[in-house]
Amino acid sequence: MSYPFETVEPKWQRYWEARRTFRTPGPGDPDFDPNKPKYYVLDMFPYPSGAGLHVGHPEGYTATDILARYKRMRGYNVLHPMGWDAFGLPAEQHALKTNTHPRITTEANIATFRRQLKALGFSYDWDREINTTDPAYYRWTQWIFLKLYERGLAYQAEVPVWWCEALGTTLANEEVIDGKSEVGGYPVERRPLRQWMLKITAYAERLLEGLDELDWPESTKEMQRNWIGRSEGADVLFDVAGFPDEQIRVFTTRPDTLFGATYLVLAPEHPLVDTITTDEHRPAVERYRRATAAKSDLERTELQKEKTGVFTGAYAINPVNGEAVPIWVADYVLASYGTGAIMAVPAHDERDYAFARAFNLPIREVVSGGDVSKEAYTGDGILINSSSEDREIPGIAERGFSINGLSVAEAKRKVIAWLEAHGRGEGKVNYKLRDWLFSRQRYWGEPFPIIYVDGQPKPLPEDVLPVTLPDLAEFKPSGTPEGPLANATDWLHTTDPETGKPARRETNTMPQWAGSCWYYLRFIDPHNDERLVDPDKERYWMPVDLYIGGAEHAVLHLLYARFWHKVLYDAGVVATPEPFTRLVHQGLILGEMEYTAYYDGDGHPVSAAFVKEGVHTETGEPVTARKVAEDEVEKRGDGFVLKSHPQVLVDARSHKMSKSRGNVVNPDEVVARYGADALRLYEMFMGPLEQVKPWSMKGVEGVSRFLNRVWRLVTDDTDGLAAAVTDAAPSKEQLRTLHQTIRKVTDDIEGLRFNTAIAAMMEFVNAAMKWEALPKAVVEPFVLLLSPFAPHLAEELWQRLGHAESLAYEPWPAVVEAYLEEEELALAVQVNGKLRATITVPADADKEAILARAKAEDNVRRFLDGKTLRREIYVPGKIVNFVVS
RNA sequence: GGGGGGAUGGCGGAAUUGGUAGACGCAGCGGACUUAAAAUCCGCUGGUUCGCAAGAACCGUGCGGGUUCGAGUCCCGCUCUCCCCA
Repeated sequence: MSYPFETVEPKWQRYWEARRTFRTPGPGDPDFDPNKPKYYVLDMFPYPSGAGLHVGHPEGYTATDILARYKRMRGYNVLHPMGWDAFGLPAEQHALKTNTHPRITTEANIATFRRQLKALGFSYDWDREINTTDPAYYRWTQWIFLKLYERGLAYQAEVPVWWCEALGTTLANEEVIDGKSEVGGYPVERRPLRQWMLKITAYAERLLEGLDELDWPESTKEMQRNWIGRSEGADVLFDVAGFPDEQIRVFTTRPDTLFGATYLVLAPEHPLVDTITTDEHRPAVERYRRATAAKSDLERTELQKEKTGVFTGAYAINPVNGEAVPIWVADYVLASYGTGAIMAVPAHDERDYAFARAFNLPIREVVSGGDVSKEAYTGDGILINSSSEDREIPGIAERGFSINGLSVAEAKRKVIAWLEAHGRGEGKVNYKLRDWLFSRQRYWGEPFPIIYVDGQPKPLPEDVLPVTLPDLAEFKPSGTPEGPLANATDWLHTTDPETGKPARRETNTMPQWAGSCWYYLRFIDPHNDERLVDPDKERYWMPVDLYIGGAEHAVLHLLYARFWHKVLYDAGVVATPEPFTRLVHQGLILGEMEYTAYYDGDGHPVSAAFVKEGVHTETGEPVTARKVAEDEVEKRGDGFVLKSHPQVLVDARSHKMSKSRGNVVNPDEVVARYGADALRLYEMFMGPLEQVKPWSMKGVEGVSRFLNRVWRLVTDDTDGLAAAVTDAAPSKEQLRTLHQTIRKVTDDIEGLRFNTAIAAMMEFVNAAMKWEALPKAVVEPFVLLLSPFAPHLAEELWQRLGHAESLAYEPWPAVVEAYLEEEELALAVQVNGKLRATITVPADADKEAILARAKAEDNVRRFLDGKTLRREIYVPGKIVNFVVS
């Protein structure tokens, strides 16, 4: 008889729900116990897509659920909530196609997700469920925006967006593919639009420093550091020949190379371009600027192999030597980075070098050590060709200066000092991090708490929040760069609550990231309509002790959330400077392993070694891929080959799950076939939590067999217990096995090594199956160990073992060291580091006895006889090694 | 190009500080039960060689070196691969 999950699992889900087993009292609740330690374990809440839950979701969710259940049993107050990040583009795109209100789509999707999550038996406190699209929630998102605005951290700027004339709407980056709209393939262009920006750059330094204390994956911290992109250098001011009122400010990380600057480059959007371009060059510059407008930043900088640019006809004056250098316009310089202008030092910068070569501009070596006739030299060295001490620099200094002979670091310091002394620049720290573009021309997002009175933006007072979304009859674009909210005439035109003047509402909405920036705070106090979060509750529960979610959020979500948290910290709303103490990313789950063979046009098999991107690497002919069954291939050397054509390699790998590939595993089907406990257990048994790993339905069967064995171990065919389960006293061996398991499972849960914890429980069951009697004193602790992993099965067994209450708050089994002691010890015996025998000795045997026993072993003596014994090594409890010659 | 992972049987993986490589599971093979199948239970299962057998030897953690009594683990140099950034 096997574990009847189809009746047991719903039974316990109903039980937990009816008894509110996982309701978590907090400060202020009558049944709250402030003497218990707290543990806040958080999942990245999902976007409820129409596709329903993916097997990737329960991976992290099971891990956190195991921790939550374990910590409860260890006597912690555990906060373990779930909610919905429900604003976003897909629901709006669906609305455009079907004219269904996004709220309806969203509610239906949430209902599916909630049903699916509940069917997996997660111990969430569902009383704390939140939804970012609920006005009672986004009221506080708007409130935080007002705090940002008050603190000067929200401002408006002209920023280019993708505008599609044919669709009459702006598009998000992901809606633009190869310079065309994803929908319809219409042309798009970059067009400046007035938008809200958040000044995250003001927090760049603190966001960088804060990383050091966090228990996060080093790779994620490094990504955030790179994203912030701190660089030290200098701002340098160049005069423009013939324009005494104009100066060009450039940022450089290499002020030491200033004498090697042979031209300047302005971004095409730079405001000075119009002013300084000569009439002769104006038509070419205008043409160039129009061409640039169609390109994304990525195309301008990364994808572009050929450097492009045009000369303006104007010259700048290098402040350190008075030289006139030509000013060019080129799109490899971005208006948004630094000052939108650079000094080009082709001898010591790769991109400048490529540009100078393409346009035949001079290359002047100023740092020795490389060969600048071949390539740019970016390494350290001694400064050369860098002196103006023999002459006057008109308008700047009577005498120039020299940095010849200095190292790069010394030269940097001296140049910065000179620039500062002569008012031509200063040392500066620059960040790659840009301010956060915080508005979208969309309907399904948080409205801004902003109105325009006499054309000027004005924040609404807190007491009129939330500004709710109007109901629209249809979700068509407005036909202008404004979003669909511009169509909601009744909503759009309002009055200023302070002055009674007519006002117009902001038609932008906030981006999807907004709601997820602070949701972990709302879980602490989800129904508070006076405050975002009660300070006592916040101080008790924060920070989040463990946060598990995908690595795809390593930068944006986690950086934005940290930014808001620091702002709220400064505003006195929260008491901790960082929100997430410990962060773990679950690894991607790939589809089942697939074998793919390739065939040419004539149907002959082609070895995978000759196939790249669907094309034969030698003939250039396209090949067709065909899936082959596992029994048609075999391992040969490093790869797999077709059994029928052993010289033909096939691709053997798992692919990311995708609809188009048809390898998506639906958790509902797994639950229907094997039960929720089996799904949970399998997802944890696959391998280390953080690792990428392929799905295997056979593996699910394996863990399901294990659960069935546990079931048969404890129960009989009726609704009672197996005959072997008794009240008898356990044997020494049984206690040792149990306590070894307790120790292993406890340590492994603490270290998030769920795969090896499960292996240990499997070993326990393998041993227990052989025992004639199974004392309750042994089986009950085991059921408790299993309960965080397979809670439904464990609750059912616990009940059958005679307990009236849920095991959710039973104390976690404790290891008794005395039970772990072995009477005998197995030792490996090596001769010259090679294993020759294993011996069994009494646990209390001394070194001499052990060495004598080891030498007595036949197979050891064979290797010692006739040799000189040089050394005897004994590592207690582990190994004996005789070194002979 | 830069940064960060990773590479262990047919497959997923284990080996917590340098100490018996391959735990646990899958797949495979053999057996028991069964009219039969499924389920279940028992046994074997890295490779090669020797041996009737018990057993033994050699090789083996991507490749090449090194340190050490002893290296999957530490050091140096490579190859391949995944992720992120550019």
